[in-house]
Amino acid sequence: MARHAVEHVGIEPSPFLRTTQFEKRPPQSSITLLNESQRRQLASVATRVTMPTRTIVFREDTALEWIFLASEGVLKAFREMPSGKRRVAAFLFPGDLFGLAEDGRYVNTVQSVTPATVYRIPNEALTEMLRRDPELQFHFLTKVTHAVRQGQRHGIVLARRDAAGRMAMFLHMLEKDLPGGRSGTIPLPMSRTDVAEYLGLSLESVSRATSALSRRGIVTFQGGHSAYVIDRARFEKLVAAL
Amino acid sequence: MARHAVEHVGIEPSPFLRTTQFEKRPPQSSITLLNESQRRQLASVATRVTMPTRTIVFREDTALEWIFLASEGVLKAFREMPSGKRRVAAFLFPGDLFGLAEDGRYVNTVQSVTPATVYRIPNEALTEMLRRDPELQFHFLTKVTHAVRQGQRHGIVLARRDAAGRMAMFLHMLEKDLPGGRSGTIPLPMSRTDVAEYLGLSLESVSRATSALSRRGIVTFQGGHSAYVIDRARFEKLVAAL
DNA sequence: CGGACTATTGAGACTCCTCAACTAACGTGG
DNA sequence: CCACGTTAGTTGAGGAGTCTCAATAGTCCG
Repeated sequence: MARHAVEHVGIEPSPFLRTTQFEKRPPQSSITLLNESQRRQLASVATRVTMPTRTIVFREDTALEWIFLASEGVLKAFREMPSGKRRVAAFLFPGDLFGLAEDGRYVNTVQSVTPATVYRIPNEALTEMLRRDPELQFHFLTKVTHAVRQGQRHGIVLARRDAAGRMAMFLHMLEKDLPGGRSGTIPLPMSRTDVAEYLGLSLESVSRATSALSRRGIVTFQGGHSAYVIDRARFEKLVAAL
Repeated sequence: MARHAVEHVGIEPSPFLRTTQFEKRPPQSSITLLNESQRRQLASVATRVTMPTRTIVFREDTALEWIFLASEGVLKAFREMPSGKRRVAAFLFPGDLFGLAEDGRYVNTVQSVTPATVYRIPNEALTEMLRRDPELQFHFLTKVTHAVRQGQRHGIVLARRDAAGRMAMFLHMLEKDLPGGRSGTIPLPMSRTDVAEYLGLSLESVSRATSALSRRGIVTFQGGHSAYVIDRARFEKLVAAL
């Protein structure tokens, strides 16, 4: 992993380990947080790492060394296919866990798509900590469960035939996952190519899809990195039109 | 849930909780098992339920009540789309965990596609047990992690354009997941419709894909519920041709 | 102010989906 | 045991949509 601005700091109290709860419906928000002791515990083994855009955190098939927790910025997890094409498996946002390996090897390559900050935790230390602290482990279990559902939603998007519908569903997911984008404005931190690789489309099809959404007066795109839903009703209808 | 042949029994010692290990590469197989104490513990709260084909275990959007562990047979987890189409998110095989909910509601409907036996565990009891036994919880964490990867592989399959290639990848996955199918014979317990809904294809396209694989001398299908790879080299090439 | 990269737009080829008819397999009841 | 009806699966023809190739426009950074 490229070394960038490595600093040891405490784990911030706020949405560090934010997850959708897995068993009961929470009263207001679906946020669970670590307690003070757990934050201290994690902070004692975690390293906060800041990196610029396009930094590779780890490559697929390399040996597992660290587990990561995204803190700021956006990253992508992707695989290179034999033909040279890339498939983006997921975008990673603050609070997302990544680096879970299979048989000691990472399965995806992870790269930042914006300047990003992550917590880097040695695998052994984390594993041991999880075995000692069931409550902490439960947070991780909840996080991974959330990843399963995200993967299933991704599958539903991929199964759609029309590019505009896939794009709309993607925007819909971003809108819900990124708390930053209130009031109808949806940030699109990643490139069109990234979106294409996530949606299983060609770059050109993504471009045509955005044009179509724009032309039909459903969504406008400003500067290519943010979207605004004009016609909410038709937008929702398109999202649900599978 | 439909009541069928409910019986309380001990958890069998063998491949009840079989998972791919998450951190280190195991020496021979990638199997981890529960110890005696954990089996006893689980058995004290789990109910073994046997059901015929086409039994619905739970429906999407209903309240979470139990968590399940597949023991025998095959089931499918799917969602009904607004248009009435179905998307199969996953097939569930012995050892698979299912029923993890979101905000207290199941996200998929689960239905048996063969006669099946599952372990049914009350959610509260399981949660409490996991909080008390980190080792047991770690098994579950490993299982859910495995589900994440399966979902990502599913996504890669869905992103393919050619039906024959998707079918080949599906057979490849089944071959690796189902230990029953040695010596090149791959069992296909589910219907063509189920396969279509899993692969994001129409039933007709699946049928044409099997015909094509058969005609090209790569795979033969016997009776519709088992496949045999004739030309392994071309089969692998097709699988990797993404 | 270049220059390279990213994104948009157009035209033709390819693949799958839909609709439809037909065949095969299965289970039920007489 | 057989006839029947229902369900599952196969095959064909036309239409919808995306992919590829290619050229153009826009954007960001040095």
